[in-house]
Amino acid sequence: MDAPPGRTILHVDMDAFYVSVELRRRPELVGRPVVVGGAGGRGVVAAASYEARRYGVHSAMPSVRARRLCPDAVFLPGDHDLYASVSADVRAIFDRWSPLVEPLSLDEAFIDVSGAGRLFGDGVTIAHQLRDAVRAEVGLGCSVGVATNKFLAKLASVEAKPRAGPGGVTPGPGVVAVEPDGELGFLHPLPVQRLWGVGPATLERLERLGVRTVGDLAALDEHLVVAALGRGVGHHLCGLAAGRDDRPVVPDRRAKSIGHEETFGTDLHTDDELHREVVRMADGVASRLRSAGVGARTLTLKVRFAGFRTITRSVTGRDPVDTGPAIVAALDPLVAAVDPAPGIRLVGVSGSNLGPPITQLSLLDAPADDRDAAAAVDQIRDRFGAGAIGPASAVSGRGLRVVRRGAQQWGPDDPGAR
DNA sequence: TCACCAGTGGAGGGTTCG
DNA sequence: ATCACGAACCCTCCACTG
Repeated sequence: MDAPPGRTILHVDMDAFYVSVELRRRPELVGRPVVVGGAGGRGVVAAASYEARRYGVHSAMPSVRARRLCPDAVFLPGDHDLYASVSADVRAIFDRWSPLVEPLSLDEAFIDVSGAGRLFGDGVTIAHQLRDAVRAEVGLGCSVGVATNKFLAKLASVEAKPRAGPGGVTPGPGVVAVEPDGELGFLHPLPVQRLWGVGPATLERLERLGVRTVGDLAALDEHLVVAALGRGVGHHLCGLAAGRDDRPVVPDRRAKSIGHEETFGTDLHTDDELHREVVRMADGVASRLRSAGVGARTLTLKVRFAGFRTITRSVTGRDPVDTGPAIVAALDPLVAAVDPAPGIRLVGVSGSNLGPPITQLSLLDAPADDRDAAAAVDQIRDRFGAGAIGPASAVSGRGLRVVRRGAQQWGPDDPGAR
């Protein structure tokens, strides 16, 4: 059998993306430790500049700790809309080299350039062109990994990144390629946690098998790994350890679920409070479903109790729904079965099993009034912002101010996260 | 009618990643 | 012993269908 013709995959990772976007409009902060997110008391760090990383600050760190590690850092609130729009600009640049662009998040993407060689040169050449274009046109730095598959390309881009140590910030090479004949030499010395899908739980199980490096894993019999980790994960990981990864680059991935969840500053204890929060989140989810032009057949209620025990309860209906009242109606029996007495610290609502929303048939489940009202709500939000209108039960006591927190990004009490 | 099998889809819990 | 939120995926169990 002939080996399949090799692919050329790029993984592009923007350098300290959120922070770098902020520095574009706050150039006076360049060179200083800057942290985005965690401006409130209980938030977490969304991004840290390399100067801040020198002090050990990193993303997902509670902002309290970040402040202790680096008291001089400038903390900025996040501006998700701005990052999304810059991300779209960057994406438009990628599109020039290949139609096969798969964004992983706002600041990362895979690009399959296997078919672009004729036009633009080999992977490393394209990687440099692309980096230069992003730098010149958007004013941001990025690091690029080049390899024959997604997984190796992603590992390579990490090697391409700038490094922040106690001594200072050293620029990275910017582009790192893993050559086909050097794949295992690159891969096998790495700690096994670097494999995609190895988190704390899986690491624990692998360590019990005596596995510490990717090479250790590659030396094991796949049956043994499958017995320890399950069929899907075991097979997947053994493939990766051998440098195999056939996953295609898929442009235009469609969301499979849309949801909101929120941890409260103080726990809920009554049915009333619980119901009110469910209504509020159902409304937010419905709004997003409509703007995505889909409805959800499956609705899931998530509740985390004070003791951290978390439950999910779901129902699947016949037709996809996309209005707040329809979601609340579906969830109602599930909500009624939850006892809030022990204290509830988090409530979440999400919709999955997405499909085209029912519009004509909706007369059965959602009165036409519902849909008219929902459309009006969408228009008001378009014009005046997400907080301009919400369900009456989410209105807080005096002053009729709508408390709509479903849109926050980086934790409770984070005023910057809108 | 029974036993078995494969496939599908729902439900609930868990893990991982960014 | 926790640290938020949003999403994808996985595993297991179970019911139904043919």
